[in-house]
Amino acid sequence: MSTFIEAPQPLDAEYFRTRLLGWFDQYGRTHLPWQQGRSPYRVWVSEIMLQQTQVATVIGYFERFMQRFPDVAALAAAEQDEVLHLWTGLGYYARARNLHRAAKCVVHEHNGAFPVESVAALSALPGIGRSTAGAIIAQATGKRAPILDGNVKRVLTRLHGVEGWPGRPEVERRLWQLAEHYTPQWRCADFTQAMMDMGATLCTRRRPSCLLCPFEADCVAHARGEEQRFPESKPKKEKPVRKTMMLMLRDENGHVLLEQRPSSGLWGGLWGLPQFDDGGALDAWLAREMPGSEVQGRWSSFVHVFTHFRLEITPVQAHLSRQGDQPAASGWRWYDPDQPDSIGLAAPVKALLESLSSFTLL
DNA sequence: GAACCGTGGAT
DNA sequence: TATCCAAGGTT
Repeated sequence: MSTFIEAPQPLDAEYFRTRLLGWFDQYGRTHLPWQQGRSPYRVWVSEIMLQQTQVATVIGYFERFMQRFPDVAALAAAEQDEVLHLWTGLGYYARARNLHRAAKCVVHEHNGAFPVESVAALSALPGIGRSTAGAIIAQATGKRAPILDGNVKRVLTRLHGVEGWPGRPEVERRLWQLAEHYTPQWRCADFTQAMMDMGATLCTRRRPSCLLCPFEADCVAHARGEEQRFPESKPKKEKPVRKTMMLMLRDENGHVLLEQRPSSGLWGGLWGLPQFDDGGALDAWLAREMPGSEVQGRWSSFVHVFTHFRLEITPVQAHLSRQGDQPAASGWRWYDPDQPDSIGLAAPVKALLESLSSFTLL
């Protein structure tokens, strides 16, 4: 079935820009770390970190990242493992892997210069889509480029009363159309920043500050008293439950065996506890790879909720009397719980290892 | 299209 | 406490 989508009537573009920039000059954010010493590199890294991630969370990661990788050459020359280590806790680790790949591409295919001439050229780099490309161009060069992130979607859907979940292609198409309509030739960096600032500080998801909004008199949602209805939320779906065991294999020093995870998929490229989906596989693996190991017991299971599924994790504790340094193969490491930040660990794994340490002290 | 990919904050 | 969701992109 097809749902009728109300065609929004745009405001006069010049009117909109003037009022928005007037608001920005008084209330806009100008002291964010990536707004200082602006460069395509700094803007790029910030935009990737900010994907689906709040500003307050990003700031610390951004500072540490810039300290370690001041320019694209430094990033391109790094090992992926170190890039992922700096990304630990931010989530969506494909962003870090793509960032690293893109840095190498800029250095080796673009002679070290970011292809900021066009959205198409930027979008060809891994991890950069249409909106992020627009944001980088606008913020780093000031040239005209529309963006359509969550903030802009919220502002535009409310202002025009755009019905339907913005993830639907026809709705998204309409929103891009509106973004194109309003985006100016001049002061484009300020304009795009102003749209995001409006969405982040005034036109918030809940309890928007309509009385302070320069478009209070123009907003369709506000006129109807239906601000909270826009944008429409994504249709809900049941989350499947996956069950797994995580092996905590310790040697005589209390060190824990870690395995480097596959380079794609959940926590791709990070270090984690060896996972087994059934007990038979666990027993067979221990007998084959870790002769002399002894299973000591299971901890109580806990559930970790992800965006698309629930993961029921059963920690299994085992002990190994080590002879030599096995396993010596790459992709395996012994982790010292007394050096917790020496390696990139996913949050639930890190929490598990921390609880292991406190358990031992008792 | 729809599934996949994380974490922490807000309510 | 459980749920929603935030400066999205890739497969």
